[in-house]
Amino acid sequence: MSSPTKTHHLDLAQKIMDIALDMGFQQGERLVETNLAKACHVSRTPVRTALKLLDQLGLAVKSAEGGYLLACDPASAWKRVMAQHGNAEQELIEMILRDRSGRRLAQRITVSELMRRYKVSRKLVQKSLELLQEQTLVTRAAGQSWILSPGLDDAAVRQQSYEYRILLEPQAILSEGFSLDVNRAAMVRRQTEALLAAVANSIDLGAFQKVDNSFHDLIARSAGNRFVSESLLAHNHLRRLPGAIARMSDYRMRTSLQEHLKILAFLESEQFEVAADLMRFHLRASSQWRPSLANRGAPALVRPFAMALISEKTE
Amino acid sequence: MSSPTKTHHLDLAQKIMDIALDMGFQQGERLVETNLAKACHVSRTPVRTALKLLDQLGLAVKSAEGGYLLACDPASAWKRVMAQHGNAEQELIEMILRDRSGRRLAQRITVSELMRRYKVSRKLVQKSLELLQEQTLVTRAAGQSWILSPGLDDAAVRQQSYEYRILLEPQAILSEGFSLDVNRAAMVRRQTEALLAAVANSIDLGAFQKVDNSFHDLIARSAGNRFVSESLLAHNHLRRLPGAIARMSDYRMRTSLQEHLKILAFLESEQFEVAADLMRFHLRASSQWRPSLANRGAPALVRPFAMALISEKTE
DNA sequence: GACGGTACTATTTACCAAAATAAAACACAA
DNA sequence: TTGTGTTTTATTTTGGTAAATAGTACCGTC
Repeated sequence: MSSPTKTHHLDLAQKIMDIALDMGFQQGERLVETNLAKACHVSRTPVRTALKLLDQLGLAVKSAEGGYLLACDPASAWKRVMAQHGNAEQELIEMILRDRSGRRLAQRITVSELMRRYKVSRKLVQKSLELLQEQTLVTRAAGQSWILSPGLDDAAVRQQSYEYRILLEPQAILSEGFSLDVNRAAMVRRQTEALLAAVANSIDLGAFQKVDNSFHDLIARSAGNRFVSESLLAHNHLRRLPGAIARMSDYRMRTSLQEHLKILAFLESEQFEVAADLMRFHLRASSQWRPSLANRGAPALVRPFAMALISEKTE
Repeated sequence: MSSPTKTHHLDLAQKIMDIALDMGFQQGERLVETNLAKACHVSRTPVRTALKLLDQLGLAVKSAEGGYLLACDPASAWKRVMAQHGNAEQELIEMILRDRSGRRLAQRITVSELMRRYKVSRKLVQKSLELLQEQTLVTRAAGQSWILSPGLDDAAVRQQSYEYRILLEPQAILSEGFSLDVNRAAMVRRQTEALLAAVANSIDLGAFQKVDNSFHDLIARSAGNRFVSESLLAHNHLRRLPGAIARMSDYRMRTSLQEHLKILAFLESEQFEVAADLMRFHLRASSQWRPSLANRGAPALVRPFAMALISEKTE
């Protein structure tokens, strides 16, 4: 429907829906141009076109008194839209990262190489590389080459990642000025509980990755120290990529999610030291879990402790 | 002399001189195109033009048998050149950052605003912003605005910076796989000693900042954990900016440099735990030093300990 | 005064040819 | 074989214009 050049507006539309979600808008609520413009730090003009776009997509309707009203449940609606209008850059990025983690791409790549490989325009490749650059997943080297930074797709690197997080995450909780965003926390709790409840038998790794990530994101955002917070957020970003999380037994995923809930509970009751300790334990346990050990139980020192901690609340 | 479009080649020339320095080339040594190309991950063509440029600058001469020879001491020569050919982007970046830390620029800026303010071309502004973006000092926001990320120019933020470093730097030393680059360490030691020795009375803050930075860079690079290393390097980058370091008494600067030397010594003799402890102490002491206290002595708990630690070696 | 509608200006992006730069291939000498 | 000189081809950057997008001001209504 929308011409391919209007990709830009989609971003803003996305942002508007995010805001609607954050503010807990209901269907039929008024989408006030001025406020949205202020919230997105843009002028009214782009907000206006984004609203028009949302109208076309059926997510907003023109009100009789002028302006637009929200025409859908903001939580669910956006996914459908993105499925249709999945943007090309994101797709290319995913292909690149997947091919890299599968070692089908070298670390050093060039624009033309990518153009040929994926049969896409130079412009698209450039845009995608710029996006990757913003996330520091790629850096420009001399000459015509770009360098893909190593991901978390190797066991040794993943181990380093855990060690790094063990250093920072518990400290984030203990940092002066730590403050939990209660709304976000509630949302994470809901997601986690939903995942635990919904599937009786086995949890999808992708779904687990998403929920796990939003939990650790919550912790990072809540940290009182700006630099701790930024580092953790950046690192967490890496863990969102394909291949960043190792195959895991269903049992470990469940245990892990239960640990998240437990930590959240401690945080909400402001027992920060306990929460930090449990976080340290949680990360250590996750780092020591090996797929090969899945049928032999967790390492001796870890399992019983984990059981004790978790069962206290969940049984 | 060189046309303004050739800025690019200067970078490569710089890199070549760096390599010459790293490899310990002497005056008159042959600069082999093929090797330089390989070392810089670039084809021979740009190496060739860079060599031509070095020739024009008098840093290399054409050999009778073809090719170029190094015509100067690589360590000293480059500085003079950069003084003359200081590149425009770097200058603009410095102006921007200076004006930001002096609150003469808002956090949210636009390209055109910068063009007008500094009377420079759009292209130059864009290039500079791209560079700043690489260093994550600026991020692109919606609409036409860019956001300057907050620097270390505020006392509270600086305090957070210290806390962050106290978390990571000692651990970097203790991380498995920590390995000190001895050449680099020797260079840092030389610089430090030179600074301590050269100026009898007062140390220039800029010079101190540089040496301090290369010390902490050394530590970061040596860390065994990739993520610790990267985080610290990125953070250190911030500390290189104007205004990142607080005004400091000459006494504290000297003490600080002596602590660096002490830590280096422990590292070289592989006493990592001691080195890590001293590092923690060093950072804590630096963080607690306040200009306002300069004439009243350091906080009670810190000063005597510092004296004891340092005097052991230097007296 | 808050909000939406409209018109107008400012700024950025897309596009395409020309110029600059980089890569690769080949020839030749030591 | 190693390294330079030279040529050819590939790729990226630049410059200028039209199109798209964003910002601002003003107006009318509730």
